[in-house]
Amino acid sequence: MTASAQRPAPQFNAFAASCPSRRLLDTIGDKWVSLLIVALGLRGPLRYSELSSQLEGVSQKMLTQSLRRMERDGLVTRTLTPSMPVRVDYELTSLGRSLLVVMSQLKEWAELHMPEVDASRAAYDADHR
Amino acid sequence: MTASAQRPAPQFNAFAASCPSRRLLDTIGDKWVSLLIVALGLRGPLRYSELSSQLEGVSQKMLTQSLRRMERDGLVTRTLTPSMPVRVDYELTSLGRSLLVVMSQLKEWAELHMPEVDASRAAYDADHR
DNA sequence: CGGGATCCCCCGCGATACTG
DNA sequence: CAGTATCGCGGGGGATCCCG
Repeated sequence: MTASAQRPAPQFNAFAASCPSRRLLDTIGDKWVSLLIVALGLRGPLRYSELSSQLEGVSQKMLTQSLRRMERDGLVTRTLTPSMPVRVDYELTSLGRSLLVVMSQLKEWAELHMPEVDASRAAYDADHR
Repeated sequence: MTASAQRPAPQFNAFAASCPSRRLLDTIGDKWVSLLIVALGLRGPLRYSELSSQLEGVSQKMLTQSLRRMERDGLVTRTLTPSMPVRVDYELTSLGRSLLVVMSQLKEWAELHMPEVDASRAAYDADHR
C-alpha cells in the first residue's frame, strides 16, 4: 500500500495519499486540531488548563494528543515555565497563524452557507421518508 | 448530550457542536467528501464508476455514503439515466462550487506550506528519540 | 452498472488511575 | 498543574454477497 512511485503519476494527483492537500486534510480533519487553531488564534497564548476548559467536551487524552501533533507539525510552540506548580503555555507559530487565515475562510463559508445546507437536508429528509 | 439550548450560549461559540463552523468541519473532515468536491470541481460531472476509479482506495460503501451525504447537504446533484445499463452522474451544485473555492484555498496552503510541516516533523522526531 | 444489506474486525477515544 | 499509562468498548469502515 501507500503505493509510492510505481508509475509516474500524473503531475499532481490530489487523490494520492502522499499529496500535500490530502495530508493537510488529515490534519485539519481532526476537529480538535481545528478548534485549537481557532482558540489559540483568537485568544492568544493559552495554558493547558485554559484550553481544556474552553474546548468543551475534549478529553485530556485527546487534548494532549492534538497539541503534541500540532507541535510536531510546527503549528504551535510549547513553553514550559518550571514554577511551582508547573505552567505550560501554547501559542501559534507563524505557520500556525497562516493556517488560521485559511481556517477563517472556512468559518466564513460556514456562517454564510450552512443555512442552505440545513434547508437542503430538510428537503431531502422530507422526500426520503 | 447534544446539549441543545439549556442556557443562552455566549453569542457565537465556535466550540459548541451546534456552531456552523463545527458542523462544516464535520463535513469536510470526511476526506472522501473533500476529495469528491475537488474531483467533481476539476473534472466536471462524473459517473459513479469514474469517481470510484479516481479516488484511489475508496470502498464502495464509503463512496456511496459520502455521495449520499453530499446530495443531502445540497453539494451535488445525482442524475439517473435509465438506459441499459443504468447510468448515474454526479455534479456539483452552485453551493458545492462555492465550497470548492474555499477548498482550493486549503489546497494552496498545503502545497505552499507542507514542506515546512515536513521539516518540522523531521526536527521534532530527531529531538524526541 | 450502481448501488443496498450484512457481517465483522480493528482502533480511536473516553474513563480511570497514577506521577513529577 | 500538566501530563503519562492502561484498559475496554462502540462504531466507523472494509469485505462480501446480492439485487434492479
